[in-house]
Amino acid sequence: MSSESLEKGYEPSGIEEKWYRYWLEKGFFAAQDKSDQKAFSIVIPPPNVTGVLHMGHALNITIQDIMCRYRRLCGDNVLWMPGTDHAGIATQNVVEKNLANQGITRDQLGREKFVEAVWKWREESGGAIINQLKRLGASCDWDRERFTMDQGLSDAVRKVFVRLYRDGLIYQGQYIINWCPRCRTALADLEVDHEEHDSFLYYIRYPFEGSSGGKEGLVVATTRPETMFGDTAVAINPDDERYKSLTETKVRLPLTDRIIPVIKDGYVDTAFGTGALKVTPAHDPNDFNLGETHGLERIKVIDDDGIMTEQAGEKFKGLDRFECRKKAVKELEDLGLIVKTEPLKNSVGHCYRCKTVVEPSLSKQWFVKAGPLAKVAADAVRDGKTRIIPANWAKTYFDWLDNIQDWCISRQIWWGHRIPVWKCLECDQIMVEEVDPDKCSLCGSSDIVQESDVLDTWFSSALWPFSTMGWPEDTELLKTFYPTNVLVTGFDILFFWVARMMMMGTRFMGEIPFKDVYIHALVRDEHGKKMSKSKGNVIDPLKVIDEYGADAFRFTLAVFAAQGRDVRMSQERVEGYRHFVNKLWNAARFAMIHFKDDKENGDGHENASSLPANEMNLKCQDQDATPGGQIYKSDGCGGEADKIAVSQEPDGGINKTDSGNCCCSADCIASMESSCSITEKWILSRSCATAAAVRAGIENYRFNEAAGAIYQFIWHEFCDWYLEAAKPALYEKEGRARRIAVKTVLGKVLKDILLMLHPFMPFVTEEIWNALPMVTGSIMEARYPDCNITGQRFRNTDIEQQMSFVFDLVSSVRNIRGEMNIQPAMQLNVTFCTEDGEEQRLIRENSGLVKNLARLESLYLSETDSVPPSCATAVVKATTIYVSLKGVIDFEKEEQRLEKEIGKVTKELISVSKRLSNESFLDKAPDDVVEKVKEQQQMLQEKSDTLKSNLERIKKMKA
RNA sequence: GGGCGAAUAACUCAGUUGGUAGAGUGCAACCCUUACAAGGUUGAAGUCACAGGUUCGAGCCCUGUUUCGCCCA
Repeated sequence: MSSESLEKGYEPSGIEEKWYRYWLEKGFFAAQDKSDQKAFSIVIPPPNVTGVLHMGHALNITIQDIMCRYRRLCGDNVLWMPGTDHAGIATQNVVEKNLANQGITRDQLGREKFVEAVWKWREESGGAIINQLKRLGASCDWDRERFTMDQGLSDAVRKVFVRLYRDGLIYQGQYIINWCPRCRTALADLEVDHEEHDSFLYYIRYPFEGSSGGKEGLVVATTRPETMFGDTAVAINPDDERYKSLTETKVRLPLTDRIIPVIKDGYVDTAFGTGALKVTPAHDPNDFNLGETHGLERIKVIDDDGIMTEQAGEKFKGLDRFECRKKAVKELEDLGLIVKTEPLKNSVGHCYRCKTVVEPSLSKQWFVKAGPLAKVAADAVRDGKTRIIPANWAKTYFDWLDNIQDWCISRQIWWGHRIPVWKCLECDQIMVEEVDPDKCSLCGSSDIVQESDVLDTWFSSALWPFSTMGWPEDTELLKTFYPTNVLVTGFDILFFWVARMMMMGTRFMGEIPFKDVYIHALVRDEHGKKMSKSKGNVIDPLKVIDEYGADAFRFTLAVFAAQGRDVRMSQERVEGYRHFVNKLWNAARFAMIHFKDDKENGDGHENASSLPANEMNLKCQDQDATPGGQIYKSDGCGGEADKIAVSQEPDGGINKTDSGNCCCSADCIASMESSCSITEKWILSRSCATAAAVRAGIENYRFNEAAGAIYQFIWHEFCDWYLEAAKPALYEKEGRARRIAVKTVLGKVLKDILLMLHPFMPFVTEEIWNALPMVTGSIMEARYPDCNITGQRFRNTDIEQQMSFVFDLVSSVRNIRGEMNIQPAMQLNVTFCTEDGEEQRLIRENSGLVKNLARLESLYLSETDSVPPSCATAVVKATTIYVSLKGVIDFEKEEQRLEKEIGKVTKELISVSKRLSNESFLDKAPDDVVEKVKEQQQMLQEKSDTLKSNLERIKKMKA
């Protein structure tokens, strides 16, 4: 396949792989540790090593890639740091499951062998998601890929643990934590998902100590009767009227022989149940707190597997906790102690990894004292050191940090960073060390053991922005790229990860980890539902890429990534943007036909024309061997230096511009300005405006606006109007100078389009770029169209307004054609009447253009209102358009058309006039607004008058 | 229970200091016009959820209501 003749339809497969490989070979994604260029850095939110690419990743990666590619086009030294996290629980679960298939448990294997098995798994199938990110076109600096279990990152973890411990910010203690009986580990509060469940509220009578049956006692309400064996009190609110006269101080715990006290505490909610609360300090966090203040005993009745302990008594021990609930209720019913049962919706915690119902349980764990760290992290945002975008997420961030609970960081699993704490079995000395000790620091005994727990995965993820750059070493990379410019992530890990990175970054680097946090939307299905395997509404990004191409997919994500809104993804959307890719492709094909025309036409400048043709042939041949290989490396035409490569070319002194295949720089165009028509000036101006809009969109995280701007420009300005307008000149119907000028402008605008679009659609833009004869090298080496200094000189809003008048003339004629059902093949005769000198000039100068685009046989310009017979009419500004329809006019239809138009104008006119007759409007509204409305009124009035007189004329002719 | 957000054309969504509503898709009609039928031209279509308020003027600001979604407890 040669790029010389682009295929009729764009086929992404093959092309994407080709360019991705090429970029990697060329090292275009590599960051410089040290450079004079401006630095720009992002660390990737490390995907879970067990993960597979889903829509959330796709959006996240696409946004980051857009920013990184854009910054490279701006000439920045870009670091996009990739990697994965070791996902302790999830990974251990996966490997355990694999072992289970072979009939092996991890205990049979032993810790060391098991960890080896996990590493082996990670080598074989752990990095799958990394290759999937590459399919998207992610331009990460892959040579720097990191993993949270790497040596360097593990060193960082250990150092941080030891320092926090010595600073008194890490401690070990007996507290209620969330226990997953299936994973057999503690979980942090955040790792518990709460779900509404239909359950029952059981009202159970606890008889008074001295009572002999009957109805005496306190009735407690609970959703968890199985925990009653661990009750060590019943609590009531001292202000509760119902219990004001209560004299009993003890109750008998049913199904046991225990007597427990009645305590009073303002914590008890009088509105819930009966106002009497059973207190189970070992199995409920709030009860635990009550137990602390009242010095209650803690009795654990559910073990680490979710099975009832001996404490539950002979009848119940060994039962599963839910079985026990049923049995206990049955027994209580038999004893007549269940007063009533009512249905209740309550929120039940589940393990976020395996969905098992979490058991709040008393346990000895390691915690991070989060308060002091959280304050600094919150202040960094309050002080504006870090911006959260969109800003409303800052509130959520503050709410969490300001009410933060201590963070349980120990996990009873084997896969992860083992806690660097040792205990001497001789003297009980505790050692917390960066380097493994071999003997007790106190008594010198070598009988020491290391803590068996590992750290929460998020503990290591929290260090990601600096641990990946080499911390604790003081590396060049850190100096150049820390703090990073922006963190891009979904709000679902705002607490898990963002807040914790802020805590650790400020603590250990003394500086925030990122200047901006951009929180993007969640991707949902087309009906707004969260995608999940169980719902079966998951769309696989890889299948989407296979079917529509990565470019179309990425563009779709960008278009729908409006701030603060969820993205609803559906295949049809992607299909729509595949059409857009194809549109661009065909526009480029069209341009290519004209760029290479010289060779085939042999237009009398053999020497001149043979060079670019040869150049292209060489490039194309070469491309088959190594994609985008470069024969000529001329800096002049690379992009940034908008310079003409004239005298540098060894082509016998013949100016490349003469051939028509110059480098299409801004200077080239300036040199042939006299041959440019208003249409060329217009498209150059619009191209400038679009480049600025795309730049602003990307820099302000308004990716949908950037994508929208370029879509609109390419399709509806460049393709719909400019290419159509340029055709006569390109086919040399307006002379040679015109053809060369138009070709040059076409080349310049196409180049700029590719550059603006490249961050969104890297593959197709590179493919087209390499087919262009006027550039060398990769599009990744070029510079973004300069829209602030030299490039901006093409911006001309006067020209834009003039052109919009001309286009309106064309549209009006087309409208008449459409509404009157006149065949496209029929050539029309049109007269434009206007007394406005400027409008006359524009019509005169663009008569060829209008004739061509509106398909006119003849075009007349009349300075006075001379009405041709039998015609349909339209009004644009001060110009009346008469479309002669001698013999074919349908008076009825024309009458209806004019009436409809008059109706529209009248409606507007009424609203405008109403405002102008309102004195307080004239009085209080700003002058420029009033002036604008007045102008509007005048314009509408004139239009209305003209339309009405035309309607009268038609009515007369009809009669 | 606390917090956040959404409600705009048939559908999905834009709408950045308040100036009188836009796009894509879909729909209808016509057209294979020398890049593209994955296309072109034209057209129809909205009480901006509801009720108040501020203002000369509200899709936008304020208050309340309804419906839906999410987060936290």
